[in-house]
Amino acid sequence: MSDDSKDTPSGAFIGYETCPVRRTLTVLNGKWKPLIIYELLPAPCRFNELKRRLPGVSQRLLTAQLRSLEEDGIVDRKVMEVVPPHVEYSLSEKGRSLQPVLQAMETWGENEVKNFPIS
Amino acid sequence: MSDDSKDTPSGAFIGYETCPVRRTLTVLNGKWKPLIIYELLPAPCRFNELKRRLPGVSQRLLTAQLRSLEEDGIVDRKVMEVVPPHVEYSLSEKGRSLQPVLQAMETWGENEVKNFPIS
DNA sequence: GTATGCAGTACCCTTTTGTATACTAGCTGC
DNA sequence: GCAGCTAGTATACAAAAGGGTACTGCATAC
Repeated sequence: MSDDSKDTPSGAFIGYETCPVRRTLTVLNGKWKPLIIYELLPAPCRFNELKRRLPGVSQRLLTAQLRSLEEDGIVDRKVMEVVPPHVEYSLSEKGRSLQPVLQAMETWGENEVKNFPIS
Repeated sequence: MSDDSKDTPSGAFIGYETCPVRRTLTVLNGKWKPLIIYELLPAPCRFNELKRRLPGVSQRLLTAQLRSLEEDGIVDRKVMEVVPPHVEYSLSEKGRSLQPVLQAMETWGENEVKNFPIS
């Protein structure tokens, strides 16, 4: 790797600079990222609260994906220097602009859950 | 794996049976799946043509993700028993119903590419 | 003194993805 | 006959992403 000045970021697709869908997928690439954004849409949330709302996610992964979303400018992280620690995650404007994508996923899923329930 | 009658499908989320977004993500979970669906939206496509349109994907992965999409009823696979082999992939009705999701991704990405070009 | 909550980090292991190559089957060219 | 073509499949192996759990430091609660 690092053969040239600008290498493909981790998880990015070849041609993601110009293909709109690839560009979006590069940002959403991560098992929990869309769900994190979905949970943050209504209101900001603290780390452990987010963890509780996303059953199945581990601390390690949640931390990693939040950091990645922060790097991409989707999520804002506000640390209050108190004890016990208080860290609040919220969507940036860029993050909120992903709402239509999550909305479309929600709508499709609702239809599936309605028409083809599993349990 | 396969310890019980019905295990969580590969890539599925806990609670995906009822959470709409998880349900959608379970189907779209796979680095290339949304792009495959995106490419198949306008018209059916053969394997190697699909591979050419998705620079960066390997045969192995493309095969695997197509099989998975087929299992989920998103993609139809039509084999013509001729030599050389001719296999055509197309979206099922269920697959086409994902268009709004891909459309939202495309729209968001277009805005990003326009406002924050990389190269 | 022990238990709990917060917001993580460190360690190790499994699954998924990426890369490369060899193989199928019949056809064309030499 | 042998090489190369199409449109894949199968296999092996390495790298990246995901997952489980223990642990930290400080504070309050019992």
